[in-house]
Amino acid sequence: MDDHGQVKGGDETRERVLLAAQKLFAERGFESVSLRNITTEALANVAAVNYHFGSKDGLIDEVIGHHMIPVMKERMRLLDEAENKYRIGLVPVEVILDAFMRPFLTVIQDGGEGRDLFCRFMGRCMSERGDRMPDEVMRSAQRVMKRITVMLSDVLPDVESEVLVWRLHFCFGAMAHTLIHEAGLKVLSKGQSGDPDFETTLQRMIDYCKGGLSAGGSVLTDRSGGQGEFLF
Amino acid sequence: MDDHGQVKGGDETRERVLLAAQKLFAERGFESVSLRNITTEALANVAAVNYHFGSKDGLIDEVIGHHMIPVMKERMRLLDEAENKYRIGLVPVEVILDAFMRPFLTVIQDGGEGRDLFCRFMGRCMSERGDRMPDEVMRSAQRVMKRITVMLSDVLPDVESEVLVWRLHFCFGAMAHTLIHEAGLKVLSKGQSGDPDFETTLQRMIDYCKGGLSAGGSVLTDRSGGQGEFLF
DNA sequence: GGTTGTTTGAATCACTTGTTTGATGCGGTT
DNA sequence: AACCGCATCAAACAAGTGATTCAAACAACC
Repeated sequence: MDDHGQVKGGDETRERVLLAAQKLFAERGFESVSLRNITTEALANVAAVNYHFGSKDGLIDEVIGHHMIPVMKERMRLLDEAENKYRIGLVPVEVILDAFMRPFLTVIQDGGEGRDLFCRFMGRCMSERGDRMPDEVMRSAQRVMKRITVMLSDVLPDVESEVLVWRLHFCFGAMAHTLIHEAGLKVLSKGQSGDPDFETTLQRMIDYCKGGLSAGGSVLTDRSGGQGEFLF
Repeated sequence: MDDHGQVKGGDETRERVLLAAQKLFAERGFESVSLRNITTEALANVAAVNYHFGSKDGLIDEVIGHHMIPVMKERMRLLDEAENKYRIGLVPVEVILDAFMRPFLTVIQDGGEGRDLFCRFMGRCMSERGDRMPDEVMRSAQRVMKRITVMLSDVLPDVESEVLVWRLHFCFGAMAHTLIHEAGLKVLSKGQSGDPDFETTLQRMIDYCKGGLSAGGSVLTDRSGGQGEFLF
């Protein structure tokens, strides 16, 4: 599963286009990147996109699925791991959040720039493509979210379920925004000794989201269901 | 100030274009809306945009400034009010957050759909135009952010300053994401008795952000300055 | 009246968008 | 050899992009 050593020599072009698309989408968003931008970056012909992916939307779906599905699987795996470890009691909030966010760092094996682009791409997916994702991604995202919502409402019984859904939504916003603009932020908060690395940022985000999720809020309006229905 | 009864009869077109642009930008983002989309919606000619605003970017700047500057002023006013009220002690976190977020609801006098669009537009500004805003907006935003950062670090002395900057950034993300997708969210969390109104959502966001800002985090790496340098 | 400066409108500019075409080269099979 | 399926390419497609032109309409002033 290492993406080299094709059988029929041919479609390495496909991979180059996929990679270039991911990079440009991450940097400038889905709408702002043209097929010519992509194929130029990939040293390929414009027609290659429509040949391999049918359309620009087909390409977008492919790129999203290619990166999103492993993330969802890894989330599920980490949630399994957590529930195994804490079989006796409840899984702590920070562990659930970690299972949700860490895959951004671990699914991509490349460190440095590759991971940077990957994170920004994930942020773009969440904020620009939260709806209209490919079906398979939609389904697995649905499963993950349902599970996380249940686990969270177990450890946070004092938080009303509708409030919890909103707070989870706030977490998404914080995440998406950070993933997209982290590179820019790191430049701004230039400590002399070094920028915070991914692990530090992840930890800060988990701390923040944990605090927000379990805040001693007071707003109780009407109660209703609706858990695990939004996905990104 | 009611948008009718112009002096020189002429530039009501300008206002119509401005309004249509705001609406479409709010709904679909800055990049995805063309001048023709706007002028069609505004029942105006394409040339009107370049005549009144010089270019598409000029129009975008105008729309942003037109809505953003009053928000900044109102934020400043509310911060003044808060510092007057709490002259003896420190201004509580939730009051600072309220001063930051409430202008989204109060600056626009129209309730209902107008406010809805206004909020989404603000979200777009934060997430798609955080950089490259018009100069005047940039400056007043800088002042607001510097002030809020100082006030927050006063009430939250236990939170290291660099951590605080990151947490404030997380708050922005949560806000921006919510402003853009609130309409969609309200549909999802459909309680039988009624959707949460703006005031409820605002309160939930403040609760969440307060919890996140004042979380008992533990990550302390290197310390450095950099407060009040990012703006949206 | 005539002249001014401002605002509209249809037409057009050069350019980019996503998509399609038809020709070309290639390796593998019969 | 001829044939096939597949991948690539330059070229063109129609539609849409932001921007510009120039004539007409307009109000206001001398």
